[in-house]
Amino acid sequence: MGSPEPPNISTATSTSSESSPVQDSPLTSYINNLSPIKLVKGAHVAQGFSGLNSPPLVFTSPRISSHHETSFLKRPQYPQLSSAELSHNDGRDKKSADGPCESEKQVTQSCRQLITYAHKDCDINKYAPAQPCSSSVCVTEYLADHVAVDSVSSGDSANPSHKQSIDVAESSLSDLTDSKKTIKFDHENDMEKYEGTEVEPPLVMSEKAAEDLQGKLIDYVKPAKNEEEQRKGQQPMNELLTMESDMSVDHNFKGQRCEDSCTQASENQRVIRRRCLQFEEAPPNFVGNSASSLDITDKVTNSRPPATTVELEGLESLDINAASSRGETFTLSQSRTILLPQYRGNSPLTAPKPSGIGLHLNSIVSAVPLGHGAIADLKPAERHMSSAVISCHSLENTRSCPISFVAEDGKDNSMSSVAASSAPSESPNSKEPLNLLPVEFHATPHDKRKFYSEYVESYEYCQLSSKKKRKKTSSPIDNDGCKRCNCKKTKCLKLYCDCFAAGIYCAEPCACQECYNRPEYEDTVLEIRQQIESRNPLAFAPKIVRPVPEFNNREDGNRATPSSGRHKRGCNCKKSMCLKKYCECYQANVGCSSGCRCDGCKNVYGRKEEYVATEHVVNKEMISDRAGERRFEGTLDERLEMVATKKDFLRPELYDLHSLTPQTPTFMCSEKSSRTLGSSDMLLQANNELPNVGCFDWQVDYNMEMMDQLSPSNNVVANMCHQTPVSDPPLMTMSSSSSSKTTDWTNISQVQPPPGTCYLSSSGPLRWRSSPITPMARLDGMKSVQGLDPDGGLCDILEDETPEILKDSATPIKSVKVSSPNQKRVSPPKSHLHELGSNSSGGLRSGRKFILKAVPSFPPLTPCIDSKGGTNSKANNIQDDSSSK
DNA sequence: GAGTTTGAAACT
DNA sequence: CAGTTTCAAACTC
Repeated sequence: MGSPEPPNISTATSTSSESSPVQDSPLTSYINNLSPIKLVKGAHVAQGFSGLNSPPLVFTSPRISSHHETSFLKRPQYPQLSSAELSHNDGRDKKSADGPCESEKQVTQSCRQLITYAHKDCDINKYAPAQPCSSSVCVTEYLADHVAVDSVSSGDSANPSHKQSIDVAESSLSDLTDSKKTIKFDHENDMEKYEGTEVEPPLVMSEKAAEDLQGKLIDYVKPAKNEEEQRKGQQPMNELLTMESDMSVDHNFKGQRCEDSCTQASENQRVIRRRCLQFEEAPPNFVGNSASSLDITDKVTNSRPPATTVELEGLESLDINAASSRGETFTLSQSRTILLPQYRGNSPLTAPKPSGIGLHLNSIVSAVPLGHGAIADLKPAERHMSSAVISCHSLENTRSCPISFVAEDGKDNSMSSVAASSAPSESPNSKEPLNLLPVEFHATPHDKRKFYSEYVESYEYCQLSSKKKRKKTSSPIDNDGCKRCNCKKTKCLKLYCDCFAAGIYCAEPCACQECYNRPEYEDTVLEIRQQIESRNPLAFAPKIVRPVPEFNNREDGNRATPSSGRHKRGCNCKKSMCLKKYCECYQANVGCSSGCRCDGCKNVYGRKEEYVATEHVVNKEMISDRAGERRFEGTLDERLEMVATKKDFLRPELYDLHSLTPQTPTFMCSEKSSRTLGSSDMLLQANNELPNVGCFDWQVDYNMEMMDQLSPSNNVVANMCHQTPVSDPPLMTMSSSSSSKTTDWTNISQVQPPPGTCYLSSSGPLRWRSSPITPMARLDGMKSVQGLDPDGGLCDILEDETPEILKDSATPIKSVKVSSPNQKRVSPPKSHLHELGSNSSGGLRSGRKFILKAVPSFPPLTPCIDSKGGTNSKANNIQDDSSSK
């Protein structure tokens, strides 16, 4: 392996040059430059994220190739933001770091002032190209922005700037002149000064916004405010400067003064980009508006996730800006659902959910729960920490984390509330914790390295002064929850490396040797990553579909819910009996599934046999019924009650969740007890089907996200679903205990969001790939069709998906089908059937009726499947392997 | 801390 | 696709 790497490295360098061109390309420069302006506002909001951004994420994993393009777009932005954040972080955390940063900031600020004022007098033309944006659209945006600014403050301004950047790329100079005029008019009232220059208006806006923001921010966090202000000055200025430089416009004014800042800015951008490796390569092309918009979104999300949510909306729709007030909640929801996917780069369009980090988290995630205890256990503040860590280190990509932060930073608690349960409390805390988090350090140091190698290094390594110390501390998992690697031969460029596999850069804690998994070698990392992905598209996908480690940890530390999570590919343990961390399933706190090839599985979280059996049982339940219900009823009832209490939770979602969750047993139990069964049955069926398929995993993730978005309650529901490990006696005990712990669960559920989101994000690539169609969408459609019953929604969902799959898979297993058409695909059932026979007593009965209904009306769904990737669990596994090979 | 065991990843 | 080798983590002493 080593041999390839060096070449890779060389290639990487070459690639870096290539990538750099992309970055450097006028378009990119424009975009970058433009975005910054808007960022100014965003910066305010975003501060909280600095931590998030800071993480050295390399490649989030936008797994799917299709997304790459989007990812590219995103990247550039992201880097910018990150850079800004970095500067912030540095400034905060360490004065030493501040030295450089502050100097930059000061320079940038001075430059900005120069720009604002000097430009007026001097060359408007300069900016014309630079802020070309000034297309009519831009003007409108500005107007909207002003309004928004007035009402909302900073956030709005940022948006406009983004658009401007975009517009700039697109718009021609001629347009600029016109736009300038229009802009002038808009801003004349306040901006008469700046009339001459296009640039000025935005700058002014930023300033105003900054002021407004400051006023608001003061309420929130003074320090943050300061940082934001600095950012504003820096980023915008930097960008502008870079713009100018690129444009070869008059540097004279700023030039000398700003040159440094400019260079730094460009460097910062690069640095940020590196972080963004996640998304793989920088997008070669930014041509399209959409692309630009995406970029903007990415930038927003990435750099300043917090505020950005609002801004992001704005990006998507100008109107949003005007509606700034509305926003937070709304924005949050959207930002999550929409933005995340986008910036992930997987597929801005397709995947409702980003793949991202979560996937990579696999190792990390798993590690976290075990080592640190489940995130769920953590309290809100802690959650932040954990989530932040995750996000920072590996998951930055994942929107979830950023989102929460956004809420915090953002503006208001409302955001937090909206975002995730975790978010709310976090907002204030998030920043601090983040700073504390080593993760941040990792990220920042990396980024800065290039620019401030000295500073950065000292900074990074200072914290981590002794990599080895941390390295091998007790566990590879850092305090952060991030996993550390100790690679010696692979240079951290193979999947052997947990960091690399997780899509993150190695950090100080890592004890790796000759590590190339660092921002400096971003290109190399990307190349290798691509190579690996070319072999196995899912190589960086989360191994565990749905990480429920939290639950596990929570309860007994032992198994909590085998069903909740599943290892995508399954383990192959021969000697460890899946009772040691050698087993990836066990390590991830998930039970073994039919996909596992383990011998003598005794996985505490769920035995493969049990899993299979449960599947069969579910099927049988559908057919027969009874036994199991009573057992579960108690717990289920309680759970149901809990759910009921949280009516916020949408049933369709629940259903989705159920359907999604591979762990049918849990569903069955809960659902049976509570309600009718139809829906439950439907779900059960879906579940049954799912287990085999890798697809279900995605669905689960998706559901998780849905849950998170919707409300904590959702999480609870999901948890409930996941919790029950039906088959295993211990599981049963778990369930019972869990029922008593309903509150705990709720807490857990709340906690989960962050991690869950991460997961989701991580899984995203897969998800969207297999099933861009989110159950939700389906549900929606179904609902509309069927009507009220969530169950019906489920059925619909099933139908939608299943038709093809069901047909395919279903046919073989008709016998089973009766109970659940879905099973079609599951080969495992065969063996299960036997087991089921024995276990059948436990089978859930309710399912049957519903099933019948569902079945007739609807063809069996194939869980996941969406089309391609989803197909079957087997398919997934095979695909991974085959594809890899 | 060194050495062994283990299973995934990579290779053939 | 199966078998082998390589690798790093997990584990033991």
